Formats: sequence, structure tokens, C-alpha cells
Amino acid sequence: MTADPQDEGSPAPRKRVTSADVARVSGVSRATVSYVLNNAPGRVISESTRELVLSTAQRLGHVPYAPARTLRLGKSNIVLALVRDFAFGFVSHRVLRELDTALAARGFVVLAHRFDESLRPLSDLWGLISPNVVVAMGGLTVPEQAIIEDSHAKFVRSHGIVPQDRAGEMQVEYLYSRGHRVLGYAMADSPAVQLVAEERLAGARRACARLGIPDPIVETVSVDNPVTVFPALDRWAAAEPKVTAVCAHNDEVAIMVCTGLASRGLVPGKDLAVIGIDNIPMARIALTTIEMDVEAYSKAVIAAVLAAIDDKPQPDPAGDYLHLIVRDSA
Amino acid sequence: MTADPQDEGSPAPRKRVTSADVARVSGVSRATVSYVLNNAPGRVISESTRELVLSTAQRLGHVPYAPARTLRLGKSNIVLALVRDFAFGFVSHRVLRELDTALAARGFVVLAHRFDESLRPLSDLWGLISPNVVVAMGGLTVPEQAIIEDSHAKFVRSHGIVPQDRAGEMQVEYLYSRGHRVLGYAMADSPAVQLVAEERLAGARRACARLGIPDPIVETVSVDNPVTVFPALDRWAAAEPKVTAVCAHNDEVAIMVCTGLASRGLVPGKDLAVIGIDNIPMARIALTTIEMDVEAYSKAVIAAVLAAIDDKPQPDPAGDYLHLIVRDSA
DNA sequence: TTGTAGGCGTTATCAA
DNA sequence: TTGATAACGCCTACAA
Repeated sequence: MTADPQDEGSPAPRKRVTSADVARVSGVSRATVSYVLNNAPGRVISESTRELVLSTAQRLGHVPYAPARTLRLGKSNIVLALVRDFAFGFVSHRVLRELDTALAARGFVVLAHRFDESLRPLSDLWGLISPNVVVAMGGLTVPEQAIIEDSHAKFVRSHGIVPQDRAGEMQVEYLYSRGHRVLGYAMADSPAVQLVAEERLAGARRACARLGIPDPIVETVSVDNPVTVFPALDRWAAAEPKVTAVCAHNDEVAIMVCTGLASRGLVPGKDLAVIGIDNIPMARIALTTIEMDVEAYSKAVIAAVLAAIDDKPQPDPAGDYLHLIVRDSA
Repeated sequence: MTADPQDEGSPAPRKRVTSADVARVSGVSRATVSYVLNNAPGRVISESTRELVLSTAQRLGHVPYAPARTLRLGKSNIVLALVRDFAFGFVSHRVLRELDTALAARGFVVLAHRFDESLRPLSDLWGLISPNVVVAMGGLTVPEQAIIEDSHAKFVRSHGIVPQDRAGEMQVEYLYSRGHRVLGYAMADSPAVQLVAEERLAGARRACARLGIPDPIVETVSVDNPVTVFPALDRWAAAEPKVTAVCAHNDEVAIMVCTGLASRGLVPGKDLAVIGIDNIPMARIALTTIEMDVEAYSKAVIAAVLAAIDDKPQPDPAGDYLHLIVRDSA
């Protein structure tokens, strides 16, 4: 918030300093300025001219104007990351940070956009911003994918790199190996993670079927409203036979379950086994979890985006992204 | 990640459908197309022409091209939110979401950019993206502010709306009123919140001085590494006289302190009083805190951004954003 | 009610 | 080694 009284109503929107201004003042042509400013490959510019142009550009305070450049070139240096919510979880945040760092080195900028079809159709976005690459963090519906593919931007899906269903399977497999036969499943309710949540649950169900134990008893827990864990705990305890272990959608939900247990004087891993997914920092005290290898995941996303930028075929995302980490809670 | 084999190396970057194409196919002028597409105010277009243009635009798959529009208009419909890290806390995320919703209704798009001077000088950003308004989430250094003010974008600081130091004061005042005289202070170590953290601590110190009690004993806790709470707890316990209450930088840190206590068999609010700031959902079970009124805060930010867009003077941010909420922990 | 024409800032092409 | 020119797609004053 601008508290300075003098810049209120700012009446003087400084005229833009164009490369033509720089050319005029330097006494050279616009083309020459462009060559210098872009280190035009295959062009030889005399050192004196180069320095002259650079110094006047500096002196006049010239900043290249992105829209003009993009219009001329037909493509921008923008990577648009589509997110369902700005607060979208430890792993995705980390991936985005790594992506941002890697792309800054290539002269690209990563911008995050929270998309919400009910707010504005995705297709209207292209009239507002013209990204070179669109990278979807998290799952996308089929129509959403179609709209992005219809745009002129290249399209990278981060979803699909890590087999989410496999994470659910691994949770069940571990709990089974520890003797648990009646499982609960703590779903997250946030629409932002719905697609991922469904895949994880599907994986868990598949593992149960394969191992010959009943489907997990699914309860929904709201990350925005932690007290919702209590009714879930009640129902798992009331089940017949009683639930002895719970797969949580992720570590956050798992920690909520553990906290709920603790506040009732129960001990996670003893009175009820709890296993998460992600291995977020807060989990590292006591939570058994399926670690998401953030570094490997980030590398895969970066490779995919760089390939898209360079118009190269998408790399094979196969890799080992999931690892069991056993701690106290299960 | 694009698994489809057929779109690898995509050799046919479809030619862009321009408004001129729509004009040609419709058999009208480019101007008419523009009038129809923009609902040009003060222009009357016959219903038949309008429908013709709209339908051919649709049929040809015309999407307006943002850079050309921006170049012509001299301004974009982009609001750039500057963040120190994509994972930047409950309150800021909520504010950004509200801002996003409000601006979508005005035909603007909110894009979040993680800025990191060591990665890329802020000034280079304007060659990549040309926002109409820049809104800084969280504090900014003086040179950073200067660079933004030198750009052609309008500039809104969300920092400064809420008096962060007052939050620190309120923590101390409450703990004092409950009889505490020897306080600890749990700082967050993240550089993303450094400026805010310093203001809150300064407020706490000022309140201590005013009330005639010693400065709080400051310990740093790492949000990314929860075990750092333990040495902090040790030092507060070892102080002479012993620390009886702790102000935490925010609820997250406060919860870490409470969790650390619990894991030692101690009870927050009994063995050590703990007070947070923000009132995040997870705090709502048992944490005493200074609530940050997200709705009021969001409204203030939205008002500031809208004023900037409309070139109106910045509104007065004064308001009542902070409220004490007493629960079990202090 | 619709069309014509010019220009926004940049860069690539071609000529000098 | 440098300069003139055209074009990217869109919008709008002015003319018809």
C-alpha cells in the first residue's frame, strides 16, 4: 500500500524509453541498438559502438518492452504454471521452486496462475497472457487439457510423472506386512487435490483386493478444519472389526490424524497405525510415510519443460520416485 | 508430461488465427471485428454482423493475442504478485486467492512470481513480463522498491496494511496480563518472512520495555526442520529465571513449540504458555493466538489494487486487523 | 453502420 | 560494420 502522499494519483506516467530513443541519442540505427542489446549472434559490432549504445541505454533507463518483443518473435519467455490453489502442498511448491531456479538460468520466468474454470474459462486466459510453455501442476480434466492443447503454448503435464496410485499401494502393502487387515483411509477434501486423491485411493483399493483384505473404510478429513478428524476416528473405532491402521492422503492429513489421537490420549503406531505420503519436514519427527523424491521429481519436470522449450521430444519420465520410510507411527 | 507419442517433436505449430482472418472470412473489415470482439463502447453494430463475426471467430478458433493487444494499448491486464517463495503462508495465500477472484471479475489475471535477486535482478523482469500492477506480498527492501517504482507498472505494497509490530505487542501484553514476566520469543528462520519477523519482534520488545519486563529470550526455529525446537526449549528452561511463556513468530512456529513440549510430556498452557499469530485452521484446536483478519486484509489489498488499476489515489488502509483469541495454550 | 490507415516497440531481412 | 524497411496482431481516430 502506497503511503507516500506524493505518489497518489500519480499524474505523470513517464514516457517509455524505446530502443529508438537509444538509437537516436547514440546516433546509430535502431537495428544496431537491437544487435547490441541482444548480443546478436553472427553479428559483429565495433567495440566503440557497443559501448556507446550500452551506456546510453543505461543512461536513458531503457528497459526492453516484453509485449513488443513477444509480438515480433512470435513467442515469449514465460512458463505458466497452472495450479488449482496457490497453497498447494509441500512437494509441488518445491518442484516449482526448482523449476523456477532452473529456468531463470535460461532467461525464462516462471509465473504461477491459479485457475478456476468457474471464475474464468481457461480459454480466456490466452487473451491475457501468452506463455511459451504451460505446465500443469497436479491433475487436469480432459476438457481442460484440450483447451491447453488448442493454445499455441507447449504443454507439459507434471501429473503422470509420479505414479500416484503406486503410493497408495505401497501404503497398504506396508501396513499388511505389519499384520494389519482392517484399514481406514483418510481422504483430503480439498478440490485442489481431488484427482491425485482419487488415484491414491484407487491404488490402495487395488492393493487391498490383491491381498485379499476388505476395502479400506474411507473417511474425509478437511485440512481447513482439523476437528473433522474426530468423527473419522470415531467411525474407524466403531467399525466391526475395528480399524487398526489408516492410510492418509498425505502427511498433512496423517499428522492431523496423529494429533487427534494424541489429544485423546492415544498413541499413533500403538493404538492406531498411521502412514502418510510425501515426507514433509514436519513428518520427519515421527511419521511413517511414503517419501516423494522431490529432487528426482523436480528434475523430471525441468527436463520436460526444457524439452518443450527446445521443441524436442518429451523425455521418458520413468524413475524411482517413491520410497518407504518407517518411523514411529506405523 | 506428454506421453502421447504423436505429439512429440510437434512439427506443425498451427498458424495463428488473427482477427484479420476473421474479418476476411466474415467479409467485413478488421475494425468491425475488433468492435464486436471488444464490445466497443459507443459503437453500434448490427445484430447480424455481430453474430456473423462471433460465429466465424468461434469457428476459426480465433484467440486474441495478448502481446499485440498490450503493445497497442500500452498496458496489460496482468497483476503480478511478487512473492519470496511460492510456499509463503496461510494468510498470504488466502489474500492472493481473494485478490485473484476479485480481479478475474474485472478481466484481470493474477500471476505469482517468486523473486530472488540472486537468481535474476528484478529489473530484468520487465523484459519478460509487462504487468499493469505489481503487488508485493510481504516486505521489500528499499532497493527492491526503487526498481519496481522505476518500472512502468503501478505498485501496491500489501506490507504496511497490517501493523505487524502491533501483533508482537499484543502477544506480550496478553502474556503479561496473565502474570508472565520472563518471556521467550520463537523466531522463524525463513528468509521469506524475515522483514515481517523483525517487525513482530520489535513490537514485542517495545511492549516488554513499556511494561518493565526484560527483553524476550530469542531463539530461532526452522520451519523446515522441526527438531530445532528442542534446543530452543532447552535454553528457555535453562534461563535464570526460567521462561514461563513464549511468543511465536506465527501459528506454525507456535504449533511446533507445542508439539515439542508434548513430545516431552509437557503441556502447553500449563508447563509453558505459547501464543501464536494468524489463527490458521490448525491453530483452532487449542492455540491461543493473535488472529489476522484475513477478510479485512484481503479487502484492503483488493481495494488498493483496484485503485491502482483505475489510477485513483490509494485508499487509507487503516483498519482493525488483529484480534486476541484465547484458547488452551496460554 | 462500416471501412481505411497508421502506429505501438521490436527484430529479421536485405542492402549499402 | 551499419542502416533502412517491413512485419508481428491489434486498436482506434477519422472518413465514408
